[in-house]
Amino acid sequence: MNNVTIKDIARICKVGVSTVSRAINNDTGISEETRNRILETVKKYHYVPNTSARNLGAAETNTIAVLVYSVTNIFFSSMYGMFQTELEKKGYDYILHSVKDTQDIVAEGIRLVKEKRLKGIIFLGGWIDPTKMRLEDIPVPYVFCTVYQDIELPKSDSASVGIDDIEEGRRIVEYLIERGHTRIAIIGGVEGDRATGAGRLRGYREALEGAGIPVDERLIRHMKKNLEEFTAKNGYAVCKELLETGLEFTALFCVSDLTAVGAYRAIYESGRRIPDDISVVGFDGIELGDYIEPPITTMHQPRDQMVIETVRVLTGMIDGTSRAEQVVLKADLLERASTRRL
Amino acid sequence: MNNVTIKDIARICKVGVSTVSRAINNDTGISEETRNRILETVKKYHYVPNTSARNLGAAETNTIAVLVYSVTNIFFSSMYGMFQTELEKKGYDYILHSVKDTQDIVAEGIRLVKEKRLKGIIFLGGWIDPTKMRLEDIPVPYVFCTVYQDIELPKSDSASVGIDDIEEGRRIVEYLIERGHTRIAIIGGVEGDRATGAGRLRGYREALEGAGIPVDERLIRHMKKNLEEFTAKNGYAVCKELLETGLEFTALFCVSDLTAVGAYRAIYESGRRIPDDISVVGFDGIELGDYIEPPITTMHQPRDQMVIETVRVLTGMIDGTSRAEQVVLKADLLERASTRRL
DNA sequence: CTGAAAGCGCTAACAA
DNA sequence: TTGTTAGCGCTTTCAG
Repeated sequence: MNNVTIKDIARICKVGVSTVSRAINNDTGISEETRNRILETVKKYHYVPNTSARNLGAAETNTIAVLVYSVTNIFFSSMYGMFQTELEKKGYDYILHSVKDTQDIVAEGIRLVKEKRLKGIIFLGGWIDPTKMRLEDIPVPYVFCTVYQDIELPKSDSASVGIDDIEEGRRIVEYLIERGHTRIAIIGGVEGDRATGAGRLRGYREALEGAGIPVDERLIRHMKKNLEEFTAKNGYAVCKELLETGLEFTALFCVSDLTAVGAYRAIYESGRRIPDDISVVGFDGIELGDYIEPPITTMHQPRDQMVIETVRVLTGMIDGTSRAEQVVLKADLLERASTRRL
Repeated sequence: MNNVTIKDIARICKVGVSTVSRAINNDTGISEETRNRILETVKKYHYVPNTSARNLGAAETNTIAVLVYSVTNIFFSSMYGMFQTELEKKGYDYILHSVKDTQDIVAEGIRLVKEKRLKGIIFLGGWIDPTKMRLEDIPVPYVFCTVYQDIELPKSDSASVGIDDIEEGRRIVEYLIERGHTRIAIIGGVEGDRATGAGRLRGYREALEGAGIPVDERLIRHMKKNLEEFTAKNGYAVCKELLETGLEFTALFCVSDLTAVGAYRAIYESGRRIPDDISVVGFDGIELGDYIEPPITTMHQPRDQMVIETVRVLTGMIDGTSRAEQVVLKADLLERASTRRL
């Protein structure tokens, strides 16, 4: 394959390379006629500009990267397509880059910026410790999307889009309380976690305290560290343990829907029924939740809107038309069949 | 951020740029001492080589792209992490690129090769028509992973890794037949589909014919074209229609597990029970299948091994140590609780 | 073992 | 409206 370059096109059209460059970049200052002639030749010879050269030549690229902690997580992966669509709609190149749990996602972002000359970064998922991570060293605009920022820490003024995990966690537990439940168990994130799961757990505590119900620490369970977080497998293992303790409870709050799917199984295996014996609520609102038996009552995160907002905020910052915003979206309580009134 | 470049490092270390280049690339022909000195400076100044420049300077890059049709599909997304791990293990850069249904995935691949100077391509999912798509124009080694090649068409000699959809589809239907089922319905891919779903459907026909059971065309249903393929939503809609026809059947074969999840719901809503009234089998073997109620009997595709084989074949071709292979892996029949003996 | 210098393909002044 | 040319940061001969 002898790659066609801009020079070849220039030679063929008998023009200078810069003219070709103008033509393919939709630049001004070029006659319609020349442009069309060049564009035709481009098509005819299947010419595709080389991105590397472009990035090198230009002072900056047009690339935005989405850095995600767990590529595999169904909640995030359902957002990739939308990010691509939204970003391309605004004329940006898009890179999806996954970061391992062991890596510092911010450091990785900084590295990528240098490596690929990114114009902006979207951090998807995970947890940020603004005191440890060198946020101020990120040399381009960035937005945290569904990233939990520890409320115990000084709040960074970084741009972010997401829901209020505490608030929404509280709401769904209040929903259970309103239906007469007082013995409510929870499967939260891994122990010591200060991320998303922690926020929802905090909401759980607040709801109970607000209703004057004593918090029974034994009903607070954490996902296993040796299993992937937020998976059905993890939810199953934790719920099984919980059931085996023999502790009484009438409702269970799983901080993610997939976790709840695992909990369902453990509950069934123990011979109990949902919602007759135990009411279960989830969190996230993944499509699947409507199909399991029984369909699960959950807090639905407005994923589409999150993507749109994230892209809007980021591109605004890149264009300089807006400053870092903190967008907090509302989640929707989806009432389905996994809970009952006591 | 004043980006540190190779020149800066060279100047600081009082060496030539090529020496720095050798140091960071682990090239031979450089003293240990100089290398260490340079590497330290690199670390100290947070120097990160610019990929674009690297790609331009070098005759070729070290990048392999994974092109996937439906980024969102849970079956594929569960493989991303593994691809990244395997590819990085062998020293390759990794790009995940999603292709819209409307795009010609092969054409997109060719474009990417020119644009990013790829060293190889992995096509993940979808369907290839070797007569229409310009496979021979792909200028780098490539492997089809879980890509179905229409058996009605002249077989391309492209490298591929996957299971035999016909064979495995046949096996799981034979499993049902062995258990006394003769009225077996199927939810296949969309109508006119010649991809994965078509292969499994073919296996279904073969199994019935092999057992001398007449094929009742009314029991063959196709996923809706207006809904995303292989989703619970689609499976639900199709199964619901099927049940409403009033046709008798004792078993149902869903060509993907997620589809089966939707079918479960439709079956429950109709007041029937699984497997008492209807036995259900799925396909793919996603983790979730073990957690739904009842756990689904399914054909498990060896995803991990597929990834490993795909990377092995591709890198072999790139190194020139091996030629295009067609690797056909066996699926595992996972017997669970969604079927019963008649 | 090391350095100088010529590109890689493109963009973006600067001239014409 | 166009062409010329100097880089962008790196790799890679080719000499030393």
